[in-house]
Amino acid sequence: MKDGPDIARIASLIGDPARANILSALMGGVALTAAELAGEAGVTPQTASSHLAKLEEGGLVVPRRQGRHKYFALASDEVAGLLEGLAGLAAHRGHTRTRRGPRDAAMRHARVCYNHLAGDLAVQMFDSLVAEGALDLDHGITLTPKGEAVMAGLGVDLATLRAGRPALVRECLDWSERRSHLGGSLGRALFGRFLELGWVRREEGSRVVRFTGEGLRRFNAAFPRALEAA
Amino acid sequence: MKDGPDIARIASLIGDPARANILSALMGGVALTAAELAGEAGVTPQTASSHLAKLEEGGLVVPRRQGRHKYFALASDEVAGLLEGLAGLAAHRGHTRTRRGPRDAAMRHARVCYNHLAGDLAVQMFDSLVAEGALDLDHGITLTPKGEAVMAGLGVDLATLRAGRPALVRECLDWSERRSHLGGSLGRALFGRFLELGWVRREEGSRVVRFTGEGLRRFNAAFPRALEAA
DNA sequence: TTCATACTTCGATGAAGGTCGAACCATCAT
DNA sequence: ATGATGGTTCGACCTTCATCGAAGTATGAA
Repeated sequence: MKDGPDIARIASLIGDPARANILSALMGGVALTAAELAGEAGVTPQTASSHLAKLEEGGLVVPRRQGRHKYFALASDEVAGLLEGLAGLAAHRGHTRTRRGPRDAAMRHARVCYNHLAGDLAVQMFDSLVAEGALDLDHGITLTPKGEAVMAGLGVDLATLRAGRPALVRECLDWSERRSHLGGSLGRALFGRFLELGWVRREEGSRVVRFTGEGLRRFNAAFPRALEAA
Repeated sequence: MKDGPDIARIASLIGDPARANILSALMGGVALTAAELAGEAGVTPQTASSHLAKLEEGGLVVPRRQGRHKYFALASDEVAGLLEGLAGLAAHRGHTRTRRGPRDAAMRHARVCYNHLAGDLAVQMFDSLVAEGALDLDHGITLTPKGEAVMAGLGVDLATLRAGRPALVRECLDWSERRSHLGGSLGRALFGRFLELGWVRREEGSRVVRFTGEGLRRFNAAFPRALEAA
């Protein structure tokens, strides 16, 4: 009865409300200090410290010391993807427990998934890249030469990206759209570029991403929404 | 701090060892009775009953009465996918906690993921279908006319499949290969066909799928392993 | 050094929940 | 009907673990 890997261990890690809040906060993509996370989770610093130690031990978050601060971030894209999946199931059979306010609609439209863009617009971008042949899905998922040109046009420096170890491109599943969007280091770089270009602004203390009017126009021009297959 | 859906709720459902064992057993794809699941989980029928009620309430499993028996199955492909994701993370940073025996190798090669084929060979099949144009990944994932011909050739009855509501094709992520393979009702139908054709046999009380010699030969002929992109 | 801040460790408290024995309901067989 | 089997409900026990107060360590500032 104890076949595969120990899924109960990590599931129980996420199963505590305080830890779930911590992880949700880290889904914002920015590294946060232990004290900040304590605030997010609504517990005292001692308790948060204990939780963070467990999350670290479990491989869900990674610490980074800086001076007398200790910053935490999600350990990997896979952790982020798993949390998205959980959110999807919870939302799906939510019994309308989570009343969907305006914040919720904004989240579905565009939000940050750990370090890249997610939501309706992210799916649009992914589909557009595939449709114009920038991404190749035949064996795994790879960036085509044409895709490299597209990225260069947007000002994404691929050379330094390739130096990093994490996979350049990776697909990530949306809980709202239930469709793939672009993750990996390329996804992160693109989102960073959107910020630099002023296309988007992050909403403080939330995962919501707001497009400026001009930014949305340029985004739609760069990644036109493809026609749905009949 | 309480933005999205309540992920802690379902995570804690999976977080209990007994419930995790139950869910793992159901990953085999066959519906099991409450008593059988109690055995799998290593608890008495009373406790299993309590656990199953919680899992049902949480939307992770669905019951089906038959006479005085009550059969349980996973609620959806998404639940199966989530469990696979958890297994992936647990295996990934397993600290070699799970010593990988011969059983493990077989699981990586071919296993059943709720109701369809997963593992190395499943990824091979998925890639092959994409490469020969049977599946189209441009907008979402769809079966092309060519793909319909392929399925007909294998003896899969698409007409009755389309009548059912669940999505015909769906991609599912492997924890061992970390690649997409074919899920959805088509994935289930294909796996059922493999059983009918005698290509594969299920190993009792486990998720392992064993190919017969002849079955593997035919499988490789039908879904040739594509050349990896350079 | 002396103080302040960020984080951790220790210990005690308390609540949540998994577990099983026993009794209770429902279905099928005889 | 009578019994047997599968499942559930109830109640009591008991382990587990989150939580916070208080004290301890480490880093930075003055």
